Order: sequence, then structure tokens, then C-alpha cells
Amino acid sequence: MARKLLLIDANSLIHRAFHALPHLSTADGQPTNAAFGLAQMLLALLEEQAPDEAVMVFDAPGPTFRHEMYDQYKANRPEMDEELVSQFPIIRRLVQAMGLVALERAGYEADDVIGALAARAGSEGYEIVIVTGDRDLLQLLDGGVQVLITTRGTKQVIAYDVEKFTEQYGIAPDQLADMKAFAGDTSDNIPGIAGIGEKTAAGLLSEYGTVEAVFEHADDIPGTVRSKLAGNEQDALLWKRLARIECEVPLEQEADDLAWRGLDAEALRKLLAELEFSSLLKRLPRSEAPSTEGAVAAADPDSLAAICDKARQGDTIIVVPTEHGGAAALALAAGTDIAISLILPPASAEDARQAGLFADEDQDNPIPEALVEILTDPDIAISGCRLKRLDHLLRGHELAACNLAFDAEIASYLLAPQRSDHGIGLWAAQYLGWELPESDAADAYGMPAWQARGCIEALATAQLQSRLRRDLKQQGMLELFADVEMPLVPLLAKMERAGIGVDLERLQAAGRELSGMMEQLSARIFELAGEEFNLDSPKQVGEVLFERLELPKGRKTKTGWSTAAGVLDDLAKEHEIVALILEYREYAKLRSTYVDGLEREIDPATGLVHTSFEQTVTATGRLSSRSPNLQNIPVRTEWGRQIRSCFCSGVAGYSLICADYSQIELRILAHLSQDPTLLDAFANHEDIHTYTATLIFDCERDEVNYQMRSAAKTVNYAVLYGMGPRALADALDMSVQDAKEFIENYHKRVPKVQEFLSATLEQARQTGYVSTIMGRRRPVPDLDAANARARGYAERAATNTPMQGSAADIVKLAMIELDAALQADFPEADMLLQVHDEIVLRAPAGIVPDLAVVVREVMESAYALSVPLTVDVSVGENWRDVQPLHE
DNA sequence: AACTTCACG
DNA sequence: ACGTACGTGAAGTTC
Repeated sequence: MARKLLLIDANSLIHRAFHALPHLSTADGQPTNAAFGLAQMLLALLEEQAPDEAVMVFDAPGPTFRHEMYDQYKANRPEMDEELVSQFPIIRRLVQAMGLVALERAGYEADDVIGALAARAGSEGYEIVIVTGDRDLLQLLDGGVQVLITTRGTKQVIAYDVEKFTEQYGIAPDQLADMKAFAGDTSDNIPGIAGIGEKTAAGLLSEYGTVEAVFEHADDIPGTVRSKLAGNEQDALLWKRLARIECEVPLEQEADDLAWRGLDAEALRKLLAELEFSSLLKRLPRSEAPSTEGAVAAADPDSLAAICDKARQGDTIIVVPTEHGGAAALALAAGTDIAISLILPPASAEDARQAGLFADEDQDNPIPEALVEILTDPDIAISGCRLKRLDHLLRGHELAACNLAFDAEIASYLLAPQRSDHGIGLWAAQYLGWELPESDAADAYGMPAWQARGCIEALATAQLQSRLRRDLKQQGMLELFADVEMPLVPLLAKMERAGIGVDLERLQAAGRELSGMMEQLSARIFELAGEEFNLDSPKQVGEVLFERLELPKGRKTKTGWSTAAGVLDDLAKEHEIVALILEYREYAKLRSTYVDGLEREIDPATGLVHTSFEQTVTATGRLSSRSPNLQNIPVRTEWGRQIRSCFCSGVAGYSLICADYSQIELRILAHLSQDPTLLDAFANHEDIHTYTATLIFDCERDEVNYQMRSAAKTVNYAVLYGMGPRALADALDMSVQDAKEFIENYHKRVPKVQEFLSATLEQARQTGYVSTIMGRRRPVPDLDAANARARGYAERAATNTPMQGSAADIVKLAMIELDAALQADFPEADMLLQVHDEIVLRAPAGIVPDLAVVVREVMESAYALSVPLTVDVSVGENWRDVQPLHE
């Protein structure tokens, strides 16, 4: 089969891409649309054509022989846009990474070089494919030549061969220059002969063949056309020479080897990553990463020493903990070249058993001293992933990592808080084209896959760290990262280790009582229903209520009629079974989630439960808690509080201390909106809900009763969350009309609040994100969604986030400052929990009064708003019975 | 795995 | 007419 040569008209495609694509740029402002479009075209082309040889032919800068012939040649071309000029260096690198030869020839245009190459290759029997956006090149069509013209932006091409050309233009390809001699070409500023267009020209050329022949036979040509031609022979011949591609270009040696070397996957990946072309990266064939031989290795004394040396020199080390079935290892790197995996000795007999080792097997295999010194050196910054886990692992060996400076997952979280996964592997896939080995895969890189995976994560962190840092800085979040989120890492680890006490016997007693009540309730419910059914199945409950008992149906869910508490509340008056079901539900929830669930989490040796605080989950900046979730321990009902009373300090002689911010989100609203009425109310330490009641009911403070205050509280939160009148009506059990009036009244009296909320939305629409007082961002892309439901959701999220997120910022900062204060003055005290606006501690009963004062002071002064922050501190033996402490 | 419900701030 | 306030995690059922 004939060898195939691909000739690419570089400048033509670049211009096409530049004008077809909207503005694109990297995070640091480098325009990239032309490079992106070109890369897209080239990747598709190379894949489809699979040429043996391929050349990108550029227009050389400066004048060409055509300018010497005609000084107006292409004189109507505007100067190249600076935005395009700046992309040429990138494009040159792109071409190289794609393994393409780049050619240009001073004094000639790319067309001529292409013509010369095509002529040479044609004589050697090549199959030739020319790609361009410029129809001039169609004149090179020939038996062995195909021309692809880009069209419709960058995505499609029209393929021309001689036949198709002749059919469309009515002339032969080599008559195209003759055609332009008559009809002109506005894009090259060739005027042609006035009054002769493509139709007339095609007629003349099909009759006589060439410009020269037409003038030879001028006498045979009918009147009007002849008169237009008259005296224009020299011009026409000049236009023809301008339009004709010059195939006699002296080619230099560099044109001798045009072989396409294939994509340089490594270089291309790096470049596409740098240009942030993640969609193109995905199209590249995946590679196991990194491809460099020897980049991943098991730790041996020499490689470990080398990494420790390098870490000391650079004052930084990359550490990624990895675990598998009870065994643990640290992946270590000190640069982008190599990562090693160091198996950790089991910290406990239990770990050893799980990992299949005997407890004493690894006793003479401690963590190497040189590494210990590095990890505990405050002057050496530790980067990596899962650093909270690292902190736990090292603590298991009585080591305290000193300087946890950069956790890539936390950086990822700040940059894209809406993502559900912040593993560095995703960034590596997106920006490096790397694929992580699956943990449960067989060996990779000559070691168990779970260890290799950690090594790749370490190398990815090494590669991506500067980029993540740069993005954080560019988005104004470096301080939040370095001063809030990173210092929180070891603190959360410490809180998790501290654990909170749970009184198992008390919990089990509550469980027994709940079970007894559930049994009685279900018996009565089945009696009323006339059949037994699964009370835990919403579907079956629905069938009983809405079909068997024919109670009125309320809301619909995706799968049937809702039996949620809100619906059943309205149904309670219809049938006595409903209240019983609700009561059963309350107990079932408490028993399954809180009695049984919690019991499984208690460490039998200590009576403590250790939650895990997640720092990279919520869209707003809050923490979350899981395994178990200690941020949703019941408090609202009597039986719920019974559960709560099982939580205690867990240490004899120690009390629980709860410190919670009073209405922190409303205070932030006052601060952000600067509404004078709200500012005043908080400055005067008014009860804000009572105060709001005076606003919406238009009355005096002493006229506000409990119901009014409660309604006002709901209104306050309604504002915070962007609640509509319908939902407020539901919440307050009133008419939609009344609810509407409440909201209107509120906004009338506190006008700046609405102003602020609208301004937040407007800004979010402009920038695509909302921010908190410490610069945390949440992208809200759906604000312009066509779907009204999605849009409404985005709007409410956007208005709520500044308050919820700023509160999260403040509480995190307070935790860090409180931790410092505890270390300095109350080393016996432990921080145990954070519940969004509350911090729970334990301390020896004797120091509680002094400690409480400090806790309050630190929390109240953690961040200066335009209104005072106030903190209520209460103390007790269990989480239910804590009593307020007065100063 | 998706859905429903419900515990918290 | 429709879905119904923001942010979570866990348990149980059902497909």
C-alpha cells in the first residue's frame, strides 16, 4: 500500500480554531482557544488518518515573493490579534509533542511549501492528504491527492478529490488560479477583472482552458465579456501568478525526514495538563503512571537515606499513608522523581494479628530514626494526602508529626468543594493522565498494589502541589488553607483520639424501654389496621394508610405517596393509627440509629466512642462527622434527650463543657448586610427572636408572647435559608397569604437584609460563586439553569452559604485558638466535639470554672464582626444535663 | 444502589 | 400544577 503523507496548513487551522472557539484561558490568564481547537483537530486527524509521514507547514513571517510581485497582496489582512500571537509558542510545543515535523520557508507561504512537498511525494507514489481551511489549496488536487477543508468550526472536514471539485466548481483543479485571475479573491486582496465573476470565468475556462488561451481567443468572445477583458491581459496574468501555488520551492534537508513519530504521550500529557485541557487528556490513551522506570520502589536503606537527605535539603517531604487489611505503609517522596513505600511496624497486637504477623515479629523493625527526625522536625514541611490519618498512624507509634503543611485533598476541597471525591488520583487523572493502580489489584511496580498506589499518590502530590497552591493563591484562599484548614488537621485527629464517653448500661436500658414501647405500639397499630405489616417500610405504611384505611393522600414521592412526618402530622386528626405510627417511628429511629448503632461504636476497653471528623465533605465549609455521626445526637424530644444523657466525659472526675455560639448565622447576616436595625439589636444584646417578633407583628417587646417569638424565630431562619411563603405557611401552620405578609413585614423593617441577599445573588450570577468572610468559595453553576427547580435550589444555596459558611470559618478558627489556649494553660482539658456552632470539651471538675471563662473569651473574640459574638457555656456530668454557667 | 425517612445545626 | 428552606449521615426497605 502506498505510504500516506499528511500535509497540514498550520496557520490556516490555527486561525480557524481561534475564530471558531470562544475565549479560553488557563487559570493564570494565558489564552488557549486556538491551541485547544488545534489540538482537538490534530488528535482527531492523526487518529483517523494514521499517516506514515506528517508535516505542520507554517507561514514564515515576513514578505513573500508575491509581495514583490504585487505590493497590495493580502494588504487587507488585519494585524494578528495579540491573543492569538501569544498562543504560538504553545502551539509549537503542541506540534512537537504530537510528534509532527514543523516546516516553514522564508519568502514563501505555507501553500507553496505544501505544493512542493505534494509534488515531490506524488512523484514518489505517495497517497497525499492536505488539511486546510483555505480553498486555494484545492488547486493541488490530483489523482493521488485529497484535500480536507475544515468547516463548521473545528469539528468537521469536507473531503475533496478531483471529481468532487470538478462537480462543484465546473473546472479542473489546476484551473483554480485561472479562475481567481478573472474572478479575484477578496481574502488575498486579488481584485480580478471587474465585472467577471466565478460563473463567467468558469464558462471561459471550460471553453479555452487557461487565462492565456482566453486572451489568445479574445476575438471569439461575445461583446460584453470581451469589452471587460479588453486591456486587462497583463493584470490577469499577474493575478494568476499570485493565485497559483508555487511548487518549485527549494526544500532544505529538514524536509527529508517527515516520518510521523507518533504522539509523545508523556510530553503531550504534561502539556495538555499545563494548558488545563482536561477533556483532551481524557481522550489520550491511559497509561499506568508514571511510566518512568524505577520511579516507584519498596523502601530500602539506600533509597530511604536518599529521600531523607533530599527532604532535609529542601525542608520538605511528601508523605502519604496507605493501609490494607490491618497493614500500613508510608509512601515517601522528596521530589517528582521517585517515591518509595515503607511498611510500618504494627502499632498494636490487634494490627499485627490483622496483618497476619505475630506481635513481636517486627519489634526490631521500628520506624527508621532518620525519618522520625524529619517527621518530627518543625522546620520540615510535610505535604501529602490524608494527613489526619498520618497523624493517627504516627501517634500509634508515639510520634507526633510536627508540621503538617499541605494536604492535597484539602486543597482540592477548597478549590472544588462540591466534588464528592477529593483523592489526588482524580487530579492526577485529569491533569497528568495518570491512572492509579486499584488497591485490591495484584502487584504493581513490583510491590503490592495498595503500596504502589500510595507511591503514585505521593508522586502526584509532588507534581501537582505547586499548581494547587497557585490556584489557592489566585483564588484568595491560601490564608484560609494555611491558617485555618491545615492547622485543623492535627486538632481533629486529637479530638478523634480523645473520644467521648457513652454510658453503655444506661444506653442499653433506654434500648430496652424503647423496644417495649415499640412492641406495644405495633400490636395496637396492627389491631387498628386489621393486618400485620412491616412498620419500617414506608411503602407498606402507605398501603395501609392510603388504600386499606383510605386516608387522604398528601405529597407524592418518586415511588408513591409520602408517609413522612409532615404528611402524617396533618393526617393525625383523621385516624388514631396515625399518631401511633408517628410515635413508633420516633422510637424505631432512636433504637436503631442511636441505641444499636452507637453501641457498636463503643470501644469496650475504654467506654469511649471515636467519631471521624470529615474536613472535605460539605459544600459550605462545615465539618461533618461519621462512624458514628456525633453531630446529630437527639435533643428535641424527651426520649431523644434520654439518649443524649448517655454521653458523658468518659473519664472519672471529668465533666463535660459545652460552649455554643448564640445565633451565629443571624449575627453574620447582620454583619454582612450592615442593616442598622439588626446591628443595633445585637449591639444592645436584645433577644433577636423577640426583637424580630416586634418587627413582624408591629408591636412592643413586652407584648411578644411565646408563640409570637417562636413564629419570629421561624421567620428569621426562613430568611436565612431563602424559604418561600408556602413553606413558611406550612411551618407556622397559617395561610400562605399571612406568611407572605410576615416576610414582607420583615423585609420592610429590615430592608438591608433583602438588599444584601439580592446583591449576593447578583454577584454570584456574575462570578459563578459565592464567598464567606474568610474567602472560602462555593461555585453555584445552576443560577442560570433553564430548569426552574434547579435554579431555585441554586439561588437558595447561594444566599445561604455566606452565612452558613462564614459561621463554619469562625468556629474552625475558634477551635484552633482554643486548642492553643488549652495547650498553654489547661493541658488536662480535651476538646471532644464540634457541632457546627458548639464545641464540647471535657476537663477535671476542679478547673472547670476557670476553663469556662477562657473558652468563652477565646470563642467570642475569635473573629471581630460588626456585632458582638456571644457564647453560652454550660457544664455537667452528661450531655443532657449540662447547666448554664453564669459569670 | 437508590429511595425514604429522620436525627442534628 | 408542582415541589416546597440550607447543610449533613445513618438506617431500613426495595429493586
